[in-house]
Amino acid sequence: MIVVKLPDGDSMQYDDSATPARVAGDISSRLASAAVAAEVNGAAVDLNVELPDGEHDLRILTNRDEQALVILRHTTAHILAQAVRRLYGNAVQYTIGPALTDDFQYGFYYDFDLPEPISAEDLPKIEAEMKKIVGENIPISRVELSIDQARKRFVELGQDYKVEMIEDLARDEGVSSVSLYEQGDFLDMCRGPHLPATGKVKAFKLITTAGAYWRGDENNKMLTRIYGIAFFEKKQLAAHLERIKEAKKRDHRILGKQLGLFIINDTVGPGLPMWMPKGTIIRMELEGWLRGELLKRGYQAVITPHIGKVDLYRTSGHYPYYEHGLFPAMETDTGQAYLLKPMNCPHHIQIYKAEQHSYRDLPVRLSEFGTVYRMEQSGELSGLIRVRGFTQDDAHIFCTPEQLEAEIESCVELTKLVLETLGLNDYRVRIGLRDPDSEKYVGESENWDLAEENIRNVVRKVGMDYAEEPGEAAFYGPKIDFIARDCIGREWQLGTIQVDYNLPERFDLEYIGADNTAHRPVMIHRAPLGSPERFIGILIEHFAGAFPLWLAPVQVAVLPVSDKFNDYAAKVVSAGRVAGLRMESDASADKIGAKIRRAAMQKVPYIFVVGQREVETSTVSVRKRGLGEVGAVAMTEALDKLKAERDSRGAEEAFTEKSDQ
RNA sequence: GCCGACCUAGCUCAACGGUAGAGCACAGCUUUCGUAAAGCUGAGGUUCUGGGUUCGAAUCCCAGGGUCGGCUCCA
Repeated sequence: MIVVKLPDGDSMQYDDSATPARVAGDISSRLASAAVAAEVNGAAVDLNVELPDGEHDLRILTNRDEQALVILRHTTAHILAQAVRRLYGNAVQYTIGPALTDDFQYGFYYDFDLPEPISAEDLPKIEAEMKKIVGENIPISRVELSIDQARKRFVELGQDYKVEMIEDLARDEGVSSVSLYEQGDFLDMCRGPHLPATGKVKAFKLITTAGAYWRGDENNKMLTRIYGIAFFEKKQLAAHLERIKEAKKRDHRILGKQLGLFIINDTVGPGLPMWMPKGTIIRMELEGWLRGELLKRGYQAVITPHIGKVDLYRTSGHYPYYEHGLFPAMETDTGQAYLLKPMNCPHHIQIYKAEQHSYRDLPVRLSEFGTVYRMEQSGELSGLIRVRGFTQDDAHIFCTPEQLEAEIESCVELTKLVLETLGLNDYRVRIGLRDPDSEKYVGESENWDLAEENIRNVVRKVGMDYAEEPGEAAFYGPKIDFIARDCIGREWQLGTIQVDYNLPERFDLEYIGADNTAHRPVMIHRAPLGSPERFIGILIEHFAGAFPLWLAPVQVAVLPVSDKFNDYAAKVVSAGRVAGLRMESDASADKIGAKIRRAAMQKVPYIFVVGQREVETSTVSVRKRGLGEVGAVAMTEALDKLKAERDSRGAEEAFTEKSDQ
């Protein structure tokens, strides 16, 4: 006897046999046709799985369920593999093809080892074959086979990667059987569940091809990955594609060019951004604000050179471990070798070491906007977000072990202040721990345990959501990272707080304690922005180029209606500049509509239109970005209101009412 | 670094084996204008670089550089 309990509390009984599909049909024919899969006792299963005797909680999944979308995409990935197999023959090796749940652009992929290279041009052909498979409405059935039987099937099919996976499953996880899914002429090993037939797939698109190493290991063969997306309805697919198109308009590389913020060119070199006047304003505003916040928190500014002797980095441990990530050493004619600095810490450590420190002096907090250089792999570079020369809003805190947690907490507070002030609320917090199996970390295990404990204590106290990730630590210590997404959903580390017991050891740092003996300080490396370059890259996308008043390169565009009012416009501009506002007038021969359009496209927050009326009344006609025409306001009043908005750094806004004209 | 695509005027793009072109931007002139594009004229090119194939190459082939999407990496 099979008893099925439904989410609404009802239950149904079956004497002979029951599948979720049958249950759905018994409830209503509409549910039966909308059914995608089922959840039995909390686990997703196929619709046509036979329910064993006993009582079961059962929920029919329809296209409204989040899990159902994953199943749909997974099935679409199988259809992709089947299509590729049909088109490119038996020599095609299909490897893995998962659904993606939290990817911004893609919904699934499948990795192939193909007899001939393919590119995006081949995708329409593959899509057409997939549509054929959907049209055939092939039933999808699950079979459970022993390891030996499954292995035999895939050996017969010549699927070496599947055979390897089966052997690994048997060896590493001790499984005795695996589930296979069959749809017509295609067989795959898969946990499932899947849709009951290929005809259920209605709206999908292949998006791009890419290379991907087998099992993510660069020593392995590179496979061909095909990315795609699938939805239950064509409308959702169209909306998704439109959303991606819109998101790409925010791309900081495109906006950076349109708004004249920065350039990266081949003449200076890849990954070496140059800030144009307008971008420099944004950077200086951010840095100036941060300097003020550091002063409030007892930091001291220092300045250090961009290079240092190789031996400095031997002591720190950067060299030779990270030699591949450094620009090559520069030899001088005296036989000394220098490196462009990949980090500021060894220099700051020298400043700490230059003087003797009492426990009474600690914490010592040394800060510097220090530019560092790292030889990132060519394929990694990406606008301002991944570069070879970049600045860190760096500081190193030298403190006693007792002071450590309070200092970490203060760094967390500052980082959160930075993100909140800029409205960057869509970030996650990651605690990067060492990977116990890796050799790349320096220092004693006890120190690592201690540092990891300090970090956990602080995040628990602060009450942040966070995820621990082994293998994400710096080589000298564990860290708290604040991670944001770019316009196409890629994650990037911004602020970072790193606890380090190891470099003080390596550099033999000391302070004199109350007991009049030498003690070892602990170090914190921290950067609330991470790097102004990357941070501004993310900010450009966050604001879609429409910066808040305090950061906007041009805060007000003063637009004379015609040449006759150029003098008055110039007067307004100079009054604004006296008030410390960044104002520019447009004395071109264009009509007012064209001037407004130009200023609007540059995302200037405020436009002052001036003509005969304004000259006569000493006013400006205010137009606000995103709002439109506000109306005539006395010039001095307009400037005062703007100053208040600027000084509030986004907390307050001037001119919130649109004029009724 | 690896896989694939791409690289043409300052920018965005067209021409796809037969005289390199458009729009925007820029310069000059005309217009003096009221809330998202006035008109005319002009200037602007080593078609990424180097080799090759061809009567002829922006276009086809090879090598290098760069960019983009992934993968790997990211102190």
